[in-house]
Amino acid sequence: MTPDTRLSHLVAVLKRRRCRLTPQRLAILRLLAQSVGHPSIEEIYERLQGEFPTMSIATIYKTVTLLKELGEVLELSFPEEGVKRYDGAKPYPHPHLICVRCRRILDPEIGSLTPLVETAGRLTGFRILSHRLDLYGVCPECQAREEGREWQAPAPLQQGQGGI
Amino acid sequence: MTPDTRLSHLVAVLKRRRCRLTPQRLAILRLLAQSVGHPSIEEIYERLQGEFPTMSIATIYKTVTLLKELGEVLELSFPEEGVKRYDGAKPYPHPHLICVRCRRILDPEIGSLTPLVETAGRLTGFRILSHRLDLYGVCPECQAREEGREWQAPAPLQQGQGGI
DNA sequence: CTTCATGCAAAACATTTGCAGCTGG
DNA sequence: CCAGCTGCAAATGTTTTGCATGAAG
Repeated sequence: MTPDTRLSHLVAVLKRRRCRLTPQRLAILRLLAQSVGHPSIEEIYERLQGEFPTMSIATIYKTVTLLKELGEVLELSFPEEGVKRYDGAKPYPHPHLICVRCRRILDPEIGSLTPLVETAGRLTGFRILSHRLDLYGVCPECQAREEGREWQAPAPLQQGQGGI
Repeated sequence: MTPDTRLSHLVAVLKRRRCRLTPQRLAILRLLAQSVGHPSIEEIYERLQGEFPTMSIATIYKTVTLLKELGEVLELSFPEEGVKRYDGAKPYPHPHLICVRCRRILDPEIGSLTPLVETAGRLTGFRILSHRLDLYGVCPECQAREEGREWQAPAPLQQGQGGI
């Protein structure tokens, strides 16, 4: 699903709920529909400063909370940095890969967790509703950078984002 | 590993580091060595009010932070309740099963995540260091309670903790 | 026009920090 | 003794809330 399609969907959802589409809201939706880097409230605020210099951070909190309640945004808390990050592109549970050095967040294409989750449900009698899997590590770029310090001649940076 | 063994280990770790074993600290260690229900700071504070009515909550924060830095306590943030919970019994990454109704936390005995984690590492080039898997659902007891509301005659509560 | 969103400021909240005094070893 | 811990209070940083103004529909 492209960011544009996703944006249209978010707009449609708000319209159906008879929520107002103010310019501020639309801009927030646009950022969340892409969710590049899984932005925090603060980051959304900063990225929109140019377009809306007077916008209050409370407005962003309120819009994000609204979308969260509608199930259209995934909230990811990162206590290490004391912030919550948001994914409006894929609002359903999916694994995240977090670089502990540069704090980049990737969506790795690993197999479904469904079998694992079903097993856990059977064993414990729980009715499983949701899940969260975070993998913490060092991304290829940061690994190269660290090796560079020790060895002086680092391996060339890999292209792309390290995904396949 | 029994709670007593775990407590001895924690005491030994602090001694090795030449940290002082005050009565307050020992009491905190005792609670964390069991970590029944994965207590929050506030819960540790309340449970120790009887024994140490004048103890400051800052003392608990400081001791828990110390143990966290020594790798002897696992910190689990739960933004939904706005608290962090602690596991001093199993300070290494392991899956958690959280009841969204009664907030109980269990350690399900599901298979290792290692293959999954290794796959993700290979596919993305990340050096994986750690992970966190939380499964959210409704525990057997809360399921029975909910059915009871609709049907009037609930199935008998299951014994044990729902685990196997 | 009416309702709802905005923006500001104050409040709420968990957590951290500074520091004087106490105490474990 | 005296380094390091305790307890209190103040500070911090994020998130929430109340309310008057303003704009969407």
